[in-house]
Amino acid sequence: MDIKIVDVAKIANVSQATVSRVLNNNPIVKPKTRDAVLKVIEDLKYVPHAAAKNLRQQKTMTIGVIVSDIKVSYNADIVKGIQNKAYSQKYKVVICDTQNDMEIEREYLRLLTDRSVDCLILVASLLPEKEVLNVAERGYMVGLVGRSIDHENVFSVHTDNVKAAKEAVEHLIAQGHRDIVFLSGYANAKDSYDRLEGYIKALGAHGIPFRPELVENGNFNETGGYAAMKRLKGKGAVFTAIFSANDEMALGVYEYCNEAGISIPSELAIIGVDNDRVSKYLTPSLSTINQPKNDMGSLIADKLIRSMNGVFDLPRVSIVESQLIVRQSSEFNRA
Amino acid sequence: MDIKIVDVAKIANVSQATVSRVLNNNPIVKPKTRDAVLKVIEDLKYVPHAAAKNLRQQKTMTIGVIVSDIKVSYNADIVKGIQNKAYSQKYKVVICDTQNDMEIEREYLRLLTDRSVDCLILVASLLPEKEVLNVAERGYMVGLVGRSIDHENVFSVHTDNVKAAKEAVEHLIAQGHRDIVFLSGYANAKDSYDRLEGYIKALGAHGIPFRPELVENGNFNETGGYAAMKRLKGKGAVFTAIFSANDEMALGVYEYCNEAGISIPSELAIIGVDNDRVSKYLTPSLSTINQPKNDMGSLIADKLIRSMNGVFDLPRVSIVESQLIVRQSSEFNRA
DNA sequence: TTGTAAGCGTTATCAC
DNA sequence: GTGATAACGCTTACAA
Repeated sequence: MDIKIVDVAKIANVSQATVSRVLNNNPIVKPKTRDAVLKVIEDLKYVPHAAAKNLRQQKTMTIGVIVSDIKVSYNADIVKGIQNKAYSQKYKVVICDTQNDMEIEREYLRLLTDRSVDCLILVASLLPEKEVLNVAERGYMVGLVGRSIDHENVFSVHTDNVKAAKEAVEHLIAQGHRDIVFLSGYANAKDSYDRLEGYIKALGAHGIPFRPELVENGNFNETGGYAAMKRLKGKGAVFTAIFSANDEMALGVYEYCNEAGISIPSELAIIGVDNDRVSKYLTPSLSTINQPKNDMGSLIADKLIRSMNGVFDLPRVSIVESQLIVRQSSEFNRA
Repeated sequence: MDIKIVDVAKIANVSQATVSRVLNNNPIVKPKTRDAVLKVIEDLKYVPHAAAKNLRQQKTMTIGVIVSDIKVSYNADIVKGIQNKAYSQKYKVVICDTQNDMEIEREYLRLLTDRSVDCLILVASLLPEKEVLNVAERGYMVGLVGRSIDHENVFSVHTDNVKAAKEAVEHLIAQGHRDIVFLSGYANAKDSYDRLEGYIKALGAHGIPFRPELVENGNFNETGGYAAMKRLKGKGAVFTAIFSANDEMALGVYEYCNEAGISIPSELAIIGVDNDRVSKYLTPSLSTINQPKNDMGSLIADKLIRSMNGVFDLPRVSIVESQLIVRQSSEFNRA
């Protein structure tokens, strides 16, 4: 510790400049001096001081990631994708977990915009568009996963939620279902809203009238799914299938059915979204919609890195393909 | 962007020093000037430059966390505990996911020891003791979760794996089992080894001879558990229960049993370790040993932060209590 | 109570 | 090819 470039320079009998050149692989330095310097660096276990370097170069080679909940496997996969790409390009990653609290998200955003990161990625962000734009306006490149905002400094990647939802609901319809519940997430979540749209489109395409009483909110979490189920039954709703806007809520439905003695899929079919890690381990295994999470993470990181390095013709928005995974929970043909 | 302390100073008609004092809540500055400066800071949306501050103060208020796999819910919970404590103390957290690759772990360790973090936490580290000591020797405070090393700069937190394993195996014995398999993790993992010791102790305490042929390695992962099961059956081993050194391997056992038509728990009882998120959703639900993961994370972060702030009488090693969770997979009394 | 100026450890621009 | 030195933006003695 505490050994710096000047120490190396002295011992190696060269100037600081030369040591710096060696450190940065500047080909101009003579192989012989280079080796000598490297030897001293090795001996002294010298490591350049990050802050000094950052200050001088006005960059940190760090990407800040703000994520709603790293425990949700969907988010974890995206973060992994980001990390893989980042590390392969010599970038570090700072992760902030907001625990689904918008106030905390706001605080982290403030914390990270002190130039301690070169750019930002928001995964499943809850922040109002205005605040995100604010950051972009201040000069930060921002990456968005799962939503999109139009600004020259903002990139985004998401799937076509309308299309995916439509496909899922049509799968249920193909199994003979006509009374299908839609379990929605947060009211202000764009993806939940899009999935609702897909649901409605699927019904329409098959001449099934949309019945608002079959839409319930489950807040994207397990207890919310359970409660929604309870409300549905409480008001005497009749239905044979559920399209849940994510897998978490489906867990609550499973629990309810377990307690109420409702058999899945013979009495109630269900399909979720996200392909959460647990879904394939459930009994019956849960049908779901998979998104290429890793690719999405690595794609957004790649765009940001490229754009920071002067590439300017990148598309602002990327829409990737999701994929329906049919498992046991929706495999029961009523026809 | 690009607005700095001198700009604020000029507009507020004070010196840089005064602005700095305001920023750092130095009570010596007169309330009136303070307010004036704050106003300008607000107007200009000035944010101090992290690297400059870090360089000057020789610290970054950042904790580096190196974790074997953030997707494993055990690790994610620990990281959450670290983050909560860290953020409450104004520290940031950098997370590096090594994907269980020792080479990558080594690389991240190198990457983080450029003073871009103030201290380091290794979660489920695979690195040889020597390399960890190396870092501690260079002056870094190191926190270890799940293992421990003796050095004045190293703190650690883990559970008493021997005791917990013994308790789990005794639970199986109490259900009437005598032919109990032990599924081990990596050969060099201290916790796996300790769990083996607890297993042996439990057998001994109940007069059951230890039979090496009932110990199989499953490498701490799902496919390893499946393969181990296959090997056991292949060599004609007879057993009625399994103690798996983690829940992941138990998943592989479930899969094998499912294919082979072996009923859990009536034909084969099983108990794991970690209380992975999926374990309670399995059918039958998996008995396991829970560790206070959040607390462990926050405890280790707390120790490091305290010790960096000059507290010196902290215990180097903390052992926390784990807890047996009996679920369906081990609830079948053979007696 | 406020201002002046040195210094944190690099890198980059000049000379040589 | 190499060396001297200014500059990055902040904090903190020390002066005033």
